[in-house]
Amino acid sequence: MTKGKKINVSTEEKIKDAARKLFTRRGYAATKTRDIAAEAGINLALLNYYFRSKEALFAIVMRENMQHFVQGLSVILNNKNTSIEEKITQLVSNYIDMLIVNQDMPLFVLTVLRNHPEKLPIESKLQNSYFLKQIQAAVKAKEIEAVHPMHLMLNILGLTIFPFVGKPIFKHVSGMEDEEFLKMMEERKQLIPQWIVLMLKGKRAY
Amino acid sequence: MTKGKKINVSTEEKIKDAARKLFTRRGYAATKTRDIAAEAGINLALLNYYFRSKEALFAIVMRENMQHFVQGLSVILNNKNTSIEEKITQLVSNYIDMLIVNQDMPLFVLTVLRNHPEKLPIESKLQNSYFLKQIQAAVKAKEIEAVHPMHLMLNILGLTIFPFVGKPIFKHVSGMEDEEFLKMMEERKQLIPQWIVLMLKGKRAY
DNA sequence: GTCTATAATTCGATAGAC
DNA sequence: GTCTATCGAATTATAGAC
Repeated sequence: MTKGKKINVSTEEKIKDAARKLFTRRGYAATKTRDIAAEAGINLALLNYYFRSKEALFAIVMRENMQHFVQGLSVILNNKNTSIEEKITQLVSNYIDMLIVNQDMPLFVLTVLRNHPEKLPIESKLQNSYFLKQIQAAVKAKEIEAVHPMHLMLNILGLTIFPFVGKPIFKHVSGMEDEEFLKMMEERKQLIPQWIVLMLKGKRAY
Repeated sequence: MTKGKKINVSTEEKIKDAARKLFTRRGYAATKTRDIAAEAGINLALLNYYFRSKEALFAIVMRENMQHFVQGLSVILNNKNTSIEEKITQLVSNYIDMLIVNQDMPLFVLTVLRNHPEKLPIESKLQNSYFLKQIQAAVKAKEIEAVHPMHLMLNILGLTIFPFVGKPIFKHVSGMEDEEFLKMMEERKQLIPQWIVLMLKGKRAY
């Protein structure tokens, strides 16, 4: 059993892999069950034999993608043994690693959530997170600028996620190749936490 | 002729408005010509009478959205009479104003560009922009940190655009209402340029 | 210009043979 | 389990009356 190519993948798995790839890249309506079958190298009837319907198959792919999207978020933000800066570093690093592997995922997730925000599988709201308490305490102690925590989250996620959803634009206007893009994303694992800290220190930076 | 509601809009315009709204919100495949006709308050046959096909109508909407997306970019970035900071401030302010009015547009544009990057109507690449020359000069003069200009563009656009594509998430995890969201976006017109300047000043901030 | 009716095609799903 | 063949609904587009 070699590590590389999967050998002897079950038909069910082949269909799910094909569905994940196409649904994630093109969305629900633009993906035809015939395309999924062709991509999986099987017949259309078999898709319904295993998954009953297009909708059921989509639900599986969606749940997986949503899970990926929020995975770790809650754990990292509620860890009582890490500082604000450590949380930010972990968050950014984890996300970038995951986004490199699942480049089409964020646009899929954002598109689904636009019309169905309730699909976001988030239990503990940001409101109750330990991270928020740490921020509020640091503001009170005047260690950081008083910024709306939502600005902070928007900044962390924006700096981290946007390059992946905007990648086609940047390849187009910069002529960048995939290799260089990856190198930049690796750099951002270090840079984004530094930038965020600068923002938090705020005016004292001058 | 009052300023507010359009009175006596031509049928052609009514169809185009309906198409813009639905295509931008749901994408090409998920939008049915019947829905557009219903939204426009006309019959399905009329849609084809005016626009020949769904694809032709979509092409018009897409071109408009793309135009909005890049509008001003080139003009602002190549203005020889404004500083780096002024360019950033203008860029952010213009974009946020536009995004507030066209909240569904960025996700539409990003989705289209993922599969068709060549649809981006950009003439002068970032490579040749006066903005880039200003950055390079400032780096040489040690006025700012040596950062890859692409990081800078990713940061400006990420901080500006991401809140709008991630809005459903943030409404969901924060319980925020539209009014407060708008207030925060107005704040960001001022905050983002400040943050970007802090990033550019870099380590000297400590 | 606008409508009703319908043709032509695509698509999701199932029946039934092997 | 897997396939071929096909049904039925949905969807784009057009013909033709007014």
